[in-house]
Amino acid sequence: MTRTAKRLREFYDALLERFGPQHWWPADSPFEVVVGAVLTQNTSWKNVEKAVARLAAAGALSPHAIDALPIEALAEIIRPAGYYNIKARRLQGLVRWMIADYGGDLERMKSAHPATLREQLLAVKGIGPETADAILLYALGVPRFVVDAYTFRVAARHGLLLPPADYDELQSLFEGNLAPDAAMFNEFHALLVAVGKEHCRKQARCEGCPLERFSHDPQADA
DNA sequence: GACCAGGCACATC
DNA sequence: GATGTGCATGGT
Repeated sequence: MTRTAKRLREFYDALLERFGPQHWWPADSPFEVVVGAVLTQNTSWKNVEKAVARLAAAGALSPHAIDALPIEALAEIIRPAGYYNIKARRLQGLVRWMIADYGGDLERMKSAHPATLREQLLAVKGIGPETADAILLYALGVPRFVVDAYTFRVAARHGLLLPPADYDELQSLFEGNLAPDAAMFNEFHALLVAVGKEHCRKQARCEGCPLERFSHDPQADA
């Protein structure tokens, strides 16, 4: 086991002990996860929940229902999630791809080759690396490690990487040093967000942070 | 009233 | 290739 792999394991164990299981994406259906992945772009999950509830109330929590909605109506429904005009277009673009290539069937998507699926997702307007990986991991159970702003911040703050690092670099750091376990990737990412929110805030020092004792100078690994 | 939140595309240099 | 900006609601 490499030194990085060992440190990642220490991080994970420390975070799990401190915060417990996070139960992320407690959605009623995988499609709800897909919708949430788009709606949560740069947006708090609370607002996303409101928007998803409004979609459900409108009977629009399916690919074909979203496809059929006029774009203005869709935007109005998802309004609480913010950026509603652009997200309405992104959401409809995504479901139209799902329908065109997979009949709008997530089970069929699951049987596709993950790397192909990721490329196809990235080709949809409004689906970037994080949203694509969130869909792959949380909706389809593919072991892709989701990287977000918190992941960057926590990783930099605690010496996992030498900034600047890009998305693929940080993702490789996790995927290359952890067993490809979707449930664990899911939990680990949620735990990184938890510690990011509570301790590793933008300006503040990580006071009482459970990762403090594992922090070190990344130069030492170089 | 500023700042932040589970990003991404596009313009400009 | 790097850097800046628009997109928008709702909670602190």
